[in-house]
Amino acid sequence: MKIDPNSSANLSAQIAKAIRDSIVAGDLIIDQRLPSEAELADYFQVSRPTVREALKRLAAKSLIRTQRGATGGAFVNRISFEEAYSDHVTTSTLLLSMNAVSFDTACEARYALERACAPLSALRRTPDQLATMRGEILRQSQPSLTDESFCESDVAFHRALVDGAANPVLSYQLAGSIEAMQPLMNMITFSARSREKIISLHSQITDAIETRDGTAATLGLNDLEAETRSLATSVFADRSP
Amino acid sequence: MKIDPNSSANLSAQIAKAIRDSIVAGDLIIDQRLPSEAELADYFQVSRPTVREALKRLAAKSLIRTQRGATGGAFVNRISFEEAYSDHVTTSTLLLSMNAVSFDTACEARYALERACAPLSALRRTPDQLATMRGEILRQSQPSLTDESFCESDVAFHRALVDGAANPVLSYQLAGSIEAMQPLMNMITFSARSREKIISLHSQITDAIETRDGTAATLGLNDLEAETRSLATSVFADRSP
DNA sequence: TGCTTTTTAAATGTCAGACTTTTAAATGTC
DNA sequence: GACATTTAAAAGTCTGACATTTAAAAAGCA
Repeated sequence: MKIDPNSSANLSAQIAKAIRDSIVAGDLIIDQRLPSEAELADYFQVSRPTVREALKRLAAKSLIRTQRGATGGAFVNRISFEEAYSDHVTTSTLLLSMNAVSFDTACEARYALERACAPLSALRRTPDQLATMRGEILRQSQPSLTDESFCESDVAFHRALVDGAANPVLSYQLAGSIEAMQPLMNMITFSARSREKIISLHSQITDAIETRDGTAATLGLNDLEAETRSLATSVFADRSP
Repeated sequence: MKIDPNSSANLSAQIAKAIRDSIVAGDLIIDQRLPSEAELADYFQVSRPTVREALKRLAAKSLIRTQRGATGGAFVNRISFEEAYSDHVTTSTLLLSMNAVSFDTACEARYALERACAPLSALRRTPDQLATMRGEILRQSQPSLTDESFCESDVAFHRALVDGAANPVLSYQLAGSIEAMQPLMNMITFSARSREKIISLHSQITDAIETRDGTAATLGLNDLEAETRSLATSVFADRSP
C-alpha cells in the first residue's frame, strides 16, 4: 500500500507524501479513518512524533482532520470550495508580493479572467447578487469612505459579479486573481474624481448584468481595466520621482 | 510580535497561524531566518515537538524551508510560480473529485478562462510556443496513441496556448482549470472520428494564434468547447443505462 | 604566513516513554 | 428505561535524550 525507503532523509515528509498519494489516488476514501498514530508509527517503523509531524503536514493542507477522544483519529477530509478559497487567496497574494509581479500583469490577468465570467453572470445572476452589486456601489459613493474600504467594497462588488456565473470552479479560480490584488490596489490613492469614474463604470456593468447583456458587461470591464491601469500608472509615476 | 492565548486548544495550529500571519504581513522578510526551535519553544512557552509540528505545517505550505547544520534553521521561503503550480493542480483536482463537480461545470470554467487568454496569446506567443502547439497536434494525430496520452497531449497543447499570453498569473490560475480536468477527460473514450475533429479544431486555433488573430482563436475555442461537451454528453449517456 | 585538516558547536531530525485531555461507549444504579 | 459513573482509546503535550548534518573555528603543517 504505502512504502517508505529508509534511505536519504526527512521521514515525516516521506510519510506525508505516501498518505497524500493514497488520498489523491482514491485509495483512501473521504471521511475514512486512518490508522491511529501508534499504528502508523508501527507500520512505518518510526516514532509517534514523526508520524504526528507527517499528519500535521497533511492537516495544514486540509487533506485530513483530526478528532480527539475514543472514536477519534485522523480522517480524510472533504476539501470544500469555501475552505480552499482563503488558502488560494493567501497563496496568490504571496505569489504576487514575493515575485514582484507588476500591477499591470496582475491587473491584466484579473480583468481577462473576469471578462470570461461576465457573459455567464449576465445569464445567471440572481436578484440577490444584483442587489449586492448595487449595494456595494452605494457604499462606494460615500465620500467618507477610506481608500482601503473603497478597495474592499470593490472586491465585494467583483466577487458578486463572478459568483453570478454560478460556477464554483470559476469563483474559486477568480478569487486568486481578484482578492490577491487588494494589496496592490491599496497602494493607490483614489481621488474623488477617479472614484466617481469607477462608480460610474460599476453602474454601467451592473446595468448590463441586470438586462442580461453580457457583451455590454464585457465592454464595461474593458473600460474599467483601462481606467484602473491608467490610474495606477499616474499614481506610480507621481510617486517614483 | 506574536501572541498565543493559552485558552482553547491546538497549540501547534495557533503557533503556525501566528508565524504565517507574520509572513503574510511582511514582518518576516524572504530568506529571513526564524528563531531556532528551542528559542521558539521558549518564546511560546511550549515544548519543542509542538513547535516542530507548527513548523511542519508551514513547511507543507512551502511558507518556510528548513536547513540542518550549524547555520541551519527555518527560513522564510520564496514561493515560486513553478512550486505553487503543482500544489494548485492537486488541490483543484481534489476539489473537482471530492465535490462531484460535473463535467459541464468544469468544462465551462476551463474554456471560459482559456478564451480569456486567447487574445493575449495571439499577441505575444513566441515561435517556441507555436512550435509546441504544432508538435502536440502532430502527436495527437498518431492513431496508436492511447486515450490517456491523447489527453496528456491535449493538456500540453492548451498549456502552451495559455503560456503564450506571457502572464505568469494567468498561467498559474489556468493550471488549476486545465490540468485538474484531466481525470474527467480520461473517462472519455475518443473515437477516431472525434479525435479527428478535435485535431482539426486545434489546428484552426493554432493557425489563428500564428496569424495573431485573437478573435478567430476565441471562436475556435468556442467550437472546441461545444465539441468536447457534446462528446462527453454522448459518452456519459451511453454509459449510464 | 597560508593552506589543509581536524575539531567543535549549533541546529534540525529522530526516538522513547510518560502524562493530560477529550470523547464515546460500556457499565452500573435508581 | 433513564440517568449517572466508569473505563478505555485516541490525540495532544511534555521531558529528555541521542543522531546527523553542517559551517565555522581551531589546530596542524609546509
